[in-house]
Order: sequence, then C-alpha cells, then structure tokens
Amino acid sequence: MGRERPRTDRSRAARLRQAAAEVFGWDTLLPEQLTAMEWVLDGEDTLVVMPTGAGKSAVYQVPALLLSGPVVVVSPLLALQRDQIAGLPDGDRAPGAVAVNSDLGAAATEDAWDAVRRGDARLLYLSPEQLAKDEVVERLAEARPALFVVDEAQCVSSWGHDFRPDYLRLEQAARRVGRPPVLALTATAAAPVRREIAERLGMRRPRLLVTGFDRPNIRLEARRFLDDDERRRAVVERAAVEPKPGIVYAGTRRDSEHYARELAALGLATEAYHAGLRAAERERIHDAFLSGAADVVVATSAFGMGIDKEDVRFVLHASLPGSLDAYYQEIGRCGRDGHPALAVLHYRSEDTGMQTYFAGRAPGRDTLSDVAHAVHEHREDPRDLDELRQETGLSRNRVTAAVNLLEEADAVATGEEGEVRPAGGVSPGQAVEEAARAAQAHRRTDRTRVEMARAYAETTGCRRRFLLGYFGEEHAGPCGNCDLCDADPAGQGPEERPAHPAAAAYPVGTEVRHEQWGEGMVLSEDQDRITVFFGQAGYRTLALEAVAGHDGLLTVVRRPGEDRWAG
DNA sequence: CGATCTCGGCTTAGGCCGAGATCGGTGCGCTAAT
Repeated sequence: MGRERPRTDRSRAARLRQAAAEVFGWDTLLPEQLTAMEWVLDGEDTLVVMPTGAGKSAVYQVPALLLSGPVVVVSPLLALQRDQIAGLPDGDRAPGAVAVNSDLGAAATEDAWDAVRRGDARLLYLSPEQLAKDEVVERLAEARPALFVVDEAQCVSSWGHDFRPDYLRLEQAARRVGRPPVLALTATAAAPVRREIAERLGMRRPRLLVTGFDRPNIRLEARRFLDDDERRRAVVERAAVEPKPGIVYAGTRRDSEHYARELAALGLATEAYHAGLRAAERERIHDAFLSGAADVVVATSAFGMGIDKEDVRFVLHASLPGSLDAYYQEIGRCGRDGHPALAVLHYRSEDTGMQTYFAGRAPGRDTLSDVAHAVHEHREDPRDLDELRQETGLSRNRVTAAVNLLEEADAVATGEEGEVRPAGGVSPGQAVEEAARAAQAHRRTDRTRVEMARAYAETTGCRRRFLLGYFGEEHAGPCGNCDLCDADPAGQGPEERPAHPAAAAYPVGTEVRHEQWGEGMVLSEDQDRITVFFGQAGYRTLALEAVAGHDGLLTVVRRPGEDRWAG
C-alpha cells in the first residue's frame, strides 16, 4: 500500500474517482471498492466478498463507464434486475441499462439488443437461463462484452447443483461470448464456497477481495427445544416482544402461515411470504415490509435477496437452516444501520431431517443413465441440451443437471456450439458410475453443511467466534454479545478449552490429507479441535487429541500462505 | 429424515389405532388453455 505506484495507476484511479463523482454523485470511494475497480479495468478476473450495502454494485457500474464494450450482469432474480436498473442515476453520461428476459415481448427484446449494439445500454442484465439460449449467446458475442459479472455469486454453489443448473454453465457462456474478464460478487462466502465459485466460473488466477465478516451489533442466540409446541410458543413470544420490524424464517410454507396467523392474532401487522403466493401478492408484502407497514414478515427462504432495508431489528429462525452460509446471509438482513439487532436460532435436532432430505436431490442413476446413453447414441451427430431433453423426455433442469455431473466426471464435454459429446473414452456405464460418485460427493458435502449449522447451534464457546471461524475469520472472543458470552457470570465469556499443543501444526489455511477423507483444507481452529473442508467428504471437525495420537491420520500437504482462498 | 394425511379395521358406536403413502424450498422460461 505504501509503495509508490506507477503513473498509469494514479490516472486510472483518478478516472474512476472522477466517473464515480460526476456520474453517480459518489464523492468518495472506499479503498476496497477502488482496488477491485482497478483490477477490473486491468482485465483481471476478480472475486469480491463484501457485505450488502458496502457498494458491491459500484465495482462494475463505475468501470462500465470506462470499458470499451458492454458489461453483462448475471443476476438471479428479475426483481433484482429491475431494482438495479431503477437505482442507476439519470443523465447524459449515466450508463444506460437493459434487462433481457421472458417478460419482454418480441419488439421490446429487439429494442433492448439495439440499445446494446448502439452502446446506449452499457449494462445488460441477464438470468443464467438466458445465457443457456444460443440466440442470446450469439447476439452477445457480436456485441463483444468487455466484462462478465456474476452478481450474488453464492448462487453458483447453492443453486447450481440442482435447483438452477444453468449456474454451472456460466463458464461456458462466458467462453462463447469471447471470454471477457469475469467479476464475481457476493456478500457471503466461506473459503470452500469462494473456491467453488472461482472453479465453476473458470476464473483465471483470480484476484480476491474479502472485507471483514463481523457484524458486532447483531446479538447471537440459539435455543434448543425437545418439544415442537414449546418451540413454536417461544418463537411467537420472542417475535411479539422484540422491537420491530423483524423477519421470522420458517422451514416450510405451511409453518410461515401458521406463525403469521399467531402473530396477527396478537395484533401485529404480520404477513406470510413464500413462493406459493401470486407474484402481485409477493410484491405487495415486499413493499409493505420496506415501507414499514408490516411489522413482521414470516417467510421461507424465498424472502430476502434484494431487501434493502436498514432498520430491521431481528431475524428469528423457527428451524435449523440448511447451512451456515444460508444462515449468515439471512441474519445479515438485520441491523444494517449499525444499531443493536438480534438473531435467534430456535431449533430441534429433528430439524436436520428435512434439511438432509433437501440435500439429496441431485439426479440419480436412472436420469444419468438416460442422458449418458442419449449422448453416446448420437456421438456421430451430437445433440444440444434442448435436443437431449426431447430425446430423453426429461425436464430441462434434470437434463442440464445430469450433463453437469457427467462433465464434472469428464465423461462428456460440451463444444462451442453447445453440442454434447462423449469424452475420455468411457462407456455410458462407466460415465454413469463416475457421475453418480460426483453426485454422492455433493450430497455428502451438503449434509455436512447441515451438521455445521447444528454444531453452531450446539457450540459451548463464544457463538460469534464459531460463526466467524466458519468464514475463515479469526475472532479472539469472547464477543460479549452472544448468549454464551453472557451466560458466564464473571463476564469473561464462555469457558474456552485450553489450546491443544498440536494446534500449531495445522494453522488455518493448511492443506491436509486425511487417511479416509482425502485432501482438505483447515478452515478454523477452536482450541482443541479443527474444522477441515474435504473435497470428497465435506466439512469435518477433528479433535486434535485424536489427530496427535494417530500417526499419519492427518498429514500436511501444503502450508498456508500459498493458498489465496483461505483467508 | 420426520410430520402429516389417508384409509381400513375394529365394532352394541364413534372415534381410535396403525400401516403405508405423501410431502417438504429456493426461479426462470414457456406453453397451453381460457
């Protein structure tokens, strides 16, 4: 930082500052924003992990004014795309923006592409599904985009494997449109998720910018229940007494309506929100929450992305989330104004059941077999995804997810025209076996993510220390703002176990090999145990005593420092 | 994996029990029926 920079750097920063001030009215840019913008202008692949509200969008919006071609922004929700476009400044020099999606009629679609071609629209917002269409890819390639942005990039990891498999095909889309530099943006991503985003998007020697995760004004609590009725009562009582507005996350649509009814009966302005509601109704509730007309929204995980509200006072969970990644994303929606806020996790150990069920939804052997055989059968005249869908009679998503797994197993490859052919000289039978193994590894990983969420709920040390450790951030603790810290009468925080002497051998970021679970990376250290992420076995917590007492159980492959995904 | 629903069996009858089936969360883009 203190080093003198070459002249060109200074003028580049100056141009960014000037554009930010003159066009957007931002008189100051944060150092992190400026650094990431400079990387983007230099054409470097960049991954930015920055909390919501810290100005992530600026990292591509400002460079968009200075780059030679249009900027593609991949965004998961059409509503989010609309909000982003509406939030751009007016004026002659402002970057024009359009979104191309299924809402547009034929004429409007032509107009949008014309605007991109003319350079009037410097920002083009697309869903990943749009980029799965040949027509869109071809038009985009002609427009020669200067930057490929993936917003809410955690979706690559959380949705790509099953729900929205086109997220795993963005690398190919970027290649087909001329492979401009890639910028991935997210608010929440632990080290394994960061690594997966970079790998799946095919990022090349990506620059990584991670700002701190800690949100010290959010008080953390967790409460375990044996009885479901008691849990329900506790959730309702807490939501009733805490300062409003707040969000309650329920595990099912049915429960969201149950809690909303209970709270409404107490006289609170409460709404239930889930994906089963009509679009107009969802929009109404969203607006009511933003405007302050609703005190509490009880929602499934459908509610959240795009909620730009500073003064949310609490986020209560009425059941265990599927991962700490999801949990931190959800509780991060309270206390953005910096004032005290509250996150309470209410759970029963039975809650892991449903999350485990959700974690097992990748294509099975039958689907993989249908797709592998269809690919093999047409190896002389390869089919694209749409044609494979017709051949197999499977849904588009199932076919795409199956092809993704077969590609991951190197059993098929997709060409530049989108045609899928066999690869690696394996038989369809072998291809299915290898892809099924890959699916199994994802399932295992997802299930260990559920276990990590439970481990957070059941930790006996400082809760903040545990949570930040999961995201690779050391926190000395005690934080003084979690239930376990104030459970200690002396005010010293929860009792910490003494550090095990073996801890020094496995600092955070160390790459290791386990006898049974293969290669992994140390994510966090908690006195007498470490948490390691294994590519094939997911998250595992190991007691250092056991590791030290069993020679060769866990060997060091590489010391930290060379790996940029650790910290 | 766990909660809830459905249905048959029991049977002085209404309701209770257990076995088995079913459902559970995220969004896009399209198509077919109004």
